[in-house]
Amino acid sequence: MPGASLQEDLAQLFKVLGDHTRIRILNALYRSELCVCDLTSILGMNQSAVSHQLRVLRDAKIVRSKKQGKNVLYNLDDSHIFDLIRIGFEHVQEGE
Amino acid sequence: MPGASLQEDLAQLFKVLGDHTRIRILNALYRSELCVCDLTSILGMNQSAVSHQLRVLRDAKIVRSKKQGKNVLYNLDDSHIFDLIRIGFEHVQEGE
DNA sequence: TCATCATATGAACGATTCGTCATATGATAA
DNA sequence: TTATCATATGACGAATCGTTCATATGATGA
Repeated sequence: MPGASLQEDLAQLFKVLGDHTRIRILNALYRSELCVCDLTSILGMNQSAVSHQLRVLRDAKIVRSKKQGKNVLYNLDDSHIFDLIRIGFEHVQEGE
Repeated sequence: MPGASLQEDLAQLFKVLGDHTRIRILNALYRSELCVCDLTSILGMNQSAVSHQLRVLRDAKIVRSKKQGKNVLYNLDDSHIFDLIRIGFEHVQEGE
């Protein structure tokens, strides 16, 4: 039985994954590293809204960021995140 | 690029996974099939609260249920759900 | 230095969500 | 049938969440 705080962490991880805007961000990052301005135009959203969500994703260790000149580049954090997204998609697809 | 509605479905799947009570339920079901009364005592919660969350999990096709006499038995829906829980735990554990 | 571009952050509003209480449904046993 | 046990559901209140607006930070180039 995993400890109670691990279970809380797991719930928190999924909670952060459980938002349409954040899934769209992760889906874009699934393909390639992108900066905030790329994501802003891909999503067609407010820059502020995108930054807010990126902060949530960073805090949850779902994405990593690194500076490059004026820009900040974002990536999925590790292979677990790729796996969660892929398996999640498989599940919702087969439900159709 | 997965369709917009698939992305919405995926966000919804994770959203339902992203709650402490529901993770505790899923964690218990990861080990074995259980009825509502088992879950109620394992979680130490209101029967009503447990039933409400089981309904959310059922609607999201994360668990399956079957009647057995007076009881209703619950299981994780399929192997994807087992995988998501296992990989999620791996991710939060390695973050420690 | 100053102007500009890219990103981050704080406050606030509207919407959603979880647990509780009360009650309903449905099955078994007497 | 009636009593009882197991489960489900509706309504409500407190808390949480996502977006927007306004503004701040921080780096580049002139």
